[in-house]
Amino acid sequence: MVAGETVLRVGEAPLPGPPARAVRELEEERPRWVWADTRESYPPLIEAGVRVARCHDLALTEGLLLAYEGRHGESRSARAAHARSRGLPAPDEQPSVPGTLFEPEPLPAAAVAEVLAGQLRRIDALPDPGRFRLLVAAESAGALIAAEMGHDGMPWRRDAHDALLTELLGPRPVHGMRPARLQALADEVAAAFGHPVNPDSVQQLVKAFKGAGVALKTTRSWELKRIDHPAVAPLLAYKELARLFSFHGWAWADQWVRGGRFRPEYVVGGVVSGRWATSGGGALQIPKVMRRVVMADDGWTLVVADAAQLEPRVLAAMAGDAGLARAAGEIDLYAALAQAFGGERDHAKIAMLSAMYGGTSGDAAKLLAVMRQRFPKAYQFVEDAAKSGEDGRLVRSWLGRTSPPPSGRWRELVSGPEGGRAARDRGRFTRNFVVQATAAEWALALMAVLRGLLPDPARLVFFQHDEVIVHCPLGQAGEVMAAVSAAAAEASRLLFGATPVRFPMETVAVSCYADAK
DNA sequence: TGACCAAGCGCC
DNA sequence: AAAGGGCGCTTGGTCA
Repeated sequence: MVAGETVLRVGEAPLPGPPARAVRELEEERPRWVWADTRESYPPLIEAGVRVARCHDLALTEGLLLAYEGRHGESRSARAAHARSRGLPAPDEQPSVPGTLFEPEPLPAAAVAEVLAGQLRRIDALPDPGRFRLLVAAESAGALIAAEMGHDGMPWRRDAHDALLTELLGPRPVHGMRPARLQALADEVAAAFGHPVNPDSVQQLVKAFKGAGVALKTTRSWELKRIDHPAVAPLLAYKELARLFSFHGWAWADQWVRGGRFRPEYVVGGVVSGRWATSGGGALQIPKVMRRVVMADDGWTLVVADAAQLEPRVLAAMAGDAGLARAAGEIDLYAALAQAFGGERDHAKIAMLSAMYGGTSGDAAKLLAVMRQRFPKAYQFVEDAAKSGEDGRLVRSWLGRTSPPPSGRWRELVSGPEGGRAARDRGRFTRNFVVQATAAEWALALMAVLRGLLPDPARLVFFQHDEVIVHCPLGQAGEVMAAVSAAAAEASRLLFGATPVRFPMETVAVSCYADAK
């Protein structure tokens, strides 16, 4: 990894100063660029028409290393200090870590080289440096992809979006007003109670239902559905549409859609498990009904690819459970498991999900007993992760991403009268962490490989945990679909080497995202 | 007035 | 579809 490193003098010149021409020339040697923060250094290059193949993101790597060393909070506080120094909002007010990466002034090349050397030394000292290097490479590739997707954007038809909103809500209202359909539903709710009630106010709703002789603890929709009262039906319809209006309505589009593209801000490693988050635009929570406004450009297509049953396959590969791995060699893993569960595919699915998530309800206990007997290594793998969490220890993903340590508050709680509850909660978290974090690593590796295989001008335009969308000319659809398949195979090889577990992708080329499912 | 929390629900 | 873990985002409501 050290060979062929190229250290860029980060941020030496004021923006738009990164020497795009120099980067373009050096890129022919395919170096691994080293910089403090991809989010600062890469967008100006993209803007200048330059894309790089590989990088080492010092900030992301530092976060991974600190977490591994049990200093999870310090990367957050260091990031906060860094953010403040740039005049950005700081996520928390932890005391900052002096020295190292996040100086308010740009790092000179010598400092970049020094920080890099220190990180590489720390990685070399790990029990499995090869895996951690893969994690660092994948995380850094993710940073490149996130910046590029933020620039390229996902096709988003504003005319179709407006038509959909108008169909569901009525025409766009003037600022501060409810759309006609929402107002009509609010009026129906009020009429059902016989007096005005703000359907957005939990307090008012609980009070109104109480006045009507209905005792409610919450106004969650599943609880409302069990109630027989004329206000329920319009209220449920109101809640659903109000959410569309305020979360993904016209104002949202004004802010996030420009030039026919939706450009969210992805946050690589924004979730402790390594999943991505967004810091705006809500890209990871777009309602399914909105998928019909995501349409390929004329003459282009959307290749939508989804990893099928990713998490149980990851568990099978990690645990080295021969029986589960054999089932995970099939396209429908749960169907392959059904035989072990009395021929019931659904029972197999509940057993697997309960094992990975710590479920206890319904038939879970009985089905888990079957799993323990038939797939002992897979069962033990997640049980061990749960036990580690309950004991306050750290757990790690396959490549070494590490869970945060328990808080001081948790340690107090766990030795108190309600300690069992706190311990079990953390056990569920760590049980899920090892699977979810490794699934996130696999997905990251898939994207990194896929990015390198895509023919120009095909572009990755969307990523959501285990699903990617590529926007490409119609004539490239076949090549892109083959690239997805090859990338999945390569991601599996990179993480797990020779394994009987398969990681099939469900891939389709469509002109509209809504047609993908 | 702004900061902050809780509720609720969208996605995986 | 359920079950669970993980998030982001908006609103109403409280408090300084």
